Amino acid sequence: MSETETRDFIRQIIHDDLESGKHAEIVTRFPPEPNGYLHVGHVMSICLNFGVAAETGGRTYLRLDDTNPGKESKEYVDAIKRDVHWLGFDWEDRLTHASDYFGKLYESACRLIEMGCAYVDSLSADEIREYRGTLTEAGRNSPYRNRSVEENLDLFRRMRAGEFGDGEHVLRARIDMSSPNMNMRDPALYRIRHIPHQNAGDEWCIYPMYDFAHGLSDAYEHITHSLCTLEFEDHRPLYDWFLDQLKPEHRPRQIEFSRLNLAYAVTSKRKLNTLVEEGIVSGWDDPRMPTIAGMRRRGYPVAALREFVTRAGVTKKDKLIEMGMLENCIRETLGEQAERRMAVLRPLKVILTNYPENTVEMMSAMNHPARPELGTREMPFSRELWIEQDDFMEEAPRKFFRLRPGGEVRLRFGYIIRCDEVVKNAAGDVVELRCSYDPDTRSGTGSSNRKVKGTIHWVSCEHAVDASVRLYDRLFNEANPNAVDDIHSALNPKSLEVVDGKLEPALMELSAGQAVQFERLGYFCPDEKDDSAGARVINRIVTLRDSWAKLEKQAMQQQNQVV
RNA sequence: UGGGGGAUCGUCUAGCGGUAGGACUGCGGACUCUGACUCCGCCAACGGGGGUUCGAAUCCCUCUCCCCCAGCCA
Repeated sequence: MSETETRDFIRQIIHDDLESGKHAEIVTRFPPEPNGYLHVGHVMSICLNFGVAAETGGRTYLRLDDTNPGKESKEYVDAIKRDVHWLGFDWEDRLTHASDYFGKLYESACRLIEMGCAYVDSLSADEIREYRGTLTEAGRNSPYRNRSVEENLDLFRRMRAGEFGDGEHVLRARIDMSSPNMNMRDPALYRIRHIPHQNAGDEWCIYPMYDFAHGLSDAYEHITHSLCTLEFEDHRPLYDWFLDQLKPEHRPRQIEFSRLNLAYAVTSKRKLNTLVEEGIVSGWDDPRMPTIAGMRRRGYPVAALREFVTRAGVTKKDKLIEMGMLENCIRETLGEQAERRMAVLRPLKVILTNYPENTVEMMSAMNHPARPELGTREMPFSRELWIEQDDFMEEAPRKFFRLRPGGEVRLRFGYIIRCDEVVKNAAGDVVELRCSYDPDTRSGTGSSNRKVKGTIHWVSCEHAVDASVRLYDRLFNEANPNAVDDIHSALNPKSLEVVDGKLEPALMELSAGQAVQFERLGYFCPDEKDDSAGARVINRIVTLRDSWAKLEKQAMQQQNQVV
């Protein structure tokens, strides 16, 4: 009964179109405008467009929708190509630009004029806005609406020839100024822009609008299903209008689905831009950014991202997905893939008073608890060690089973130790622990069966590798920062914390982007830009789930309620 | 107030006239040389009101709420 496979509504449509013979092959396109970096929302669109085609043996175009020069650049084009590739998709020879079709588009516009379906308007932008009317009032016809075909053709040719300045004229479709759909009130088709184009260079000084270029580009590429987000829903009548008038050989169908919004993250291009321009983040690829470049640098695995958008699903309902969903996908893939290592982020020194000086033992540590085939590594153990400050509490609650004065704890892959003495500085801070180890409890030896409740991680002081470790948290405190006018008020001031950590020597070998689990802490990888052999710079990808932290938090809240 | 869409556990999502299911989260427990992982269990939803029907999340009517549209942006 549960065997019936379930498809989202778009895959259902595509399945039906294939089954009915309406299409023999599915052709889709991913059409970003190269005016910014791709973000988590685009991951959804990329996976959908490339996914449905791949699943049905079809093809997908990567089309740069570059109809508005001045906002677009080569930098963004390159970033888009890099990001789509990184996600694991291949457009082969199907990299196109809307600008590749400027010639055909121009001819189509002329045909529209000849058919009496388009005219050159000489109203100013402000006047056009006034004439358009409002949501509840019909618009008025422009005084230029009834120019003759000859005059329109002449004017349009002269627009193209560069005889007019920016804004002097615009080519408009002649549809219906009283349409309840604002998009049908004689939308602009072409505007004059005397600026060079990132792909077409100086060839043009008039540029087509999205609505005119998009559907026709789809037709030229024989796109069968043109998938876009919900806000284009009421552009569909216009999309279809152009196809109805110009009757291209292939007729694409536009289908809309809802955007993917991630809680506590912005995907508005304008807001992303603000973050970059004001230096709130270090760039488009700052590891806190929800851009694909940022997530890649942060260390999010591709498989996790793809799984995430699959779980999010394809529907028409507005979504605001919890971070936890993404984090779960990341932990799931990394938990299986990432080798384990040890690192101390906030070091506290431990001296084993009964351990011989100038002695080093090599402890064998498993690289993955569930995958013995990944082998082991040797960890040097000596008299002076770093442990995590959090793993010691002078006055510990009953449930705390790490180290406390007089208490015992196991050092992972090492010995059981007892805390004998707490050393403090003048300010009263704990600066050192003097402990004794139990020689009979060495990990893996026959006599090591004695159990203690807690196990903590450690690094030998003498052998430790210094590292600057970047701990990231959400960029915003507001669940939906997209909806906030001033993002500054929504920023999380603690989105980045940098600590000086101590790494086990094996971490010397880590290569850029290679993710490992620091046991009991989380998943980490070297920063692809700032890390170097001489100075380790490590990003925290995501923490481990931490039920102790949760308990602590609850206890804290209860305490606050009592007080 | 015009037009276009959308409402199912806290969050995603399945359902297509026949027992409202899954994932994430949350809660409880088992296990543990990672308070991780894994395993077990639990909480939790059809926006409201009418109808049709033996039977409605599903069909009809109605109300409510949410999102999008007044760029020479995409």
